[in-house]
Amino acid sequence: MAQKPSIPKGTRDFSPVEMVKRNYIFDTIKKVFQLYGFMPIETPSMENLSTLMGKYGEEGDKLLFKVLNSGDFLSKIDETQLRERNSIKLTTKISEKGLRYDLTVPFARYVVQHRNEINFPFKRYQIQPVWRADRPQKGRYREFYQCDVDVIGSNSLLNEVELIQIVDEVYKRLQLNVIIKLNNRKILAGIAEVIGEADKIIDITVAIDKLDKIGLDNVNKELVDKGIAQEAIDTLQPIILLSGTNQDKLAKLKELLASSEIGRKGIEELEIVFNYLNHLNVNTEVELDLTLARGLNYYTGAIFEVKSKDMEFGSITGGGRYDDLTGIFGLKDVSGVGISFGADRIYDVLEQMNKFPEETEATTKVLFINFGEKEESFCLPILAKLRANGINAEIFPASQKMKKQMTYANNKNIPYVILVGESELEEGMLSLKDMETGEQEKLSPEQLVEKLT
RNA sequence: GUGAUUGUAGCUCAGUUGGUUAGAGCGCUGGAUUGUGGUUCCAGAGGUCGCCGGUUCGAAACCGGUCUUUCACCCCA
Repeated sequence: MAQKPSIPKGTRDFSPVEMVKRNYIFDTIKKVFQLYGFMPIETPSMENLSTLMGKYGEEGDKLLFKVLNSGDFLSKIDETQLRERNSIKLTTKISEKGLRYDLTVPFARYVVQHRNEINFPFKRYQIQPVWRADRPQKGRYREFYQCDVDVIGSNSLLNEVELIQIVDEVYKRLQLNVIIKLNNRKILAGIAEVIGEADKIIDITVAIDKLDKIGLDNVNKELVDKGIAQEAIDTLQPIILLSGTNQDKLAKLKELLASSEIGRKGIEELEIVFNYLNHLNVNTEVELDLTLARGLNYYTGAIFEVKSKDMEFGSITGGGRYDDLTGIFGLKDVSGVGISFGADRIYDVLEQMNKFPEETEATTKVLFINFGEKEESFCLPILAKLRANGINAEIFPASQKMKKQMTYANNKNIPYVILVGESELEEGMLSLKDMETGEQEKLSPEQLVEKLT
């Protein structure tokens, strides 16, 4: 007996209706990327675990899907290790490949491996699925697509600015209201330095990142739990509660972080970015948000996050600058900056906001009803002609009941059908039926092509 | 990884304190209508009640385990 078919937890099938919408997202994002001179690459679904491990923090390592080695891998393990039953230690012996967790680390690997062929600064985009062994929940899947754009091999802050322009343009085209949150890791480092807890920067940023979610009291509680000195927490308060315009915040930060060199550098970088933006026509609001931290610990400069203004949802786009990702793979002093559009979350937002365009160019425009062999051979050349003129057209593959064929057209939302039976065949004409109005007209093959083109 | 939650026809869901043959709507198939779909009417097909085990004379229902769904935490797109 056949088993009940199923797919792994957190994965999904995409049917034609969904794919048409997904492709709309991918296509508009891709077009904007190309507009700014980015070129596509792809990398394998699997990477060696050695390139993946340790790049996403401790948590990230746990969320990596690992692929079992081929062959009789257990026979090579010695008894004592097997008896230990330590999964983590055993993993390195029985698995050396893993599914990619994001597109940035594989990209860094790619850059190092292909450094001699690459024309720097390298602007690439990459749209591929990634996998995380997380528990699925709202807006969170185990397999999802990222749309990455990165510039690598350039320190210029103009790149940060271009990425903001790209975000602005993509969401303008998708007709979504978003806010871009901007921060800088150097400022966060400066803050940690100024309050005397430089080594606890990760704990501090992770905690203040939750400010708008759990509130100030809980953030402070978490800071205490992480072993941050009360004195340090006190000096932190005015900094995380900074408000006002971006200029106001920067001005105050300048005073507060005056003693920190790295902090001053971060402020300077942000100022340059904001200066550029003031001269450009960017409609999306860009807000300096000091509580924006982002978990990925390879970021060293700017950090971005984009949120929908219309609904409460996680971030739908995020990214930042990483000064030394390629260093781990042996290529020093190559800085990069990039962002990633979360296609699946964008889909969920568009769906809920009802912002998908009605018309799609993907569906069939006209269907030939199949009446039999004679009619078929009359229709086939005309069908070919329509296709040659760029009209999406198809013929029902068998002369089944008319009701069946009409229902097929109806369910597929095909706007026109063509009927050629005995009487049309005699006249050398075709009946074109408008499925919306039900109206029908007789046309010559030439008239038909002209009408539908 | 922690804590909840869900699973009955292709889909959305009913199903009483444990009691005979598990239902509805939509969809599907056929017919009313042999060259006209989307509306209407008539008829029909379709179920190991997620899976495994237990309690019971008897389980879709109760208990245990497991998988799956959804949600919160952690973390993140």
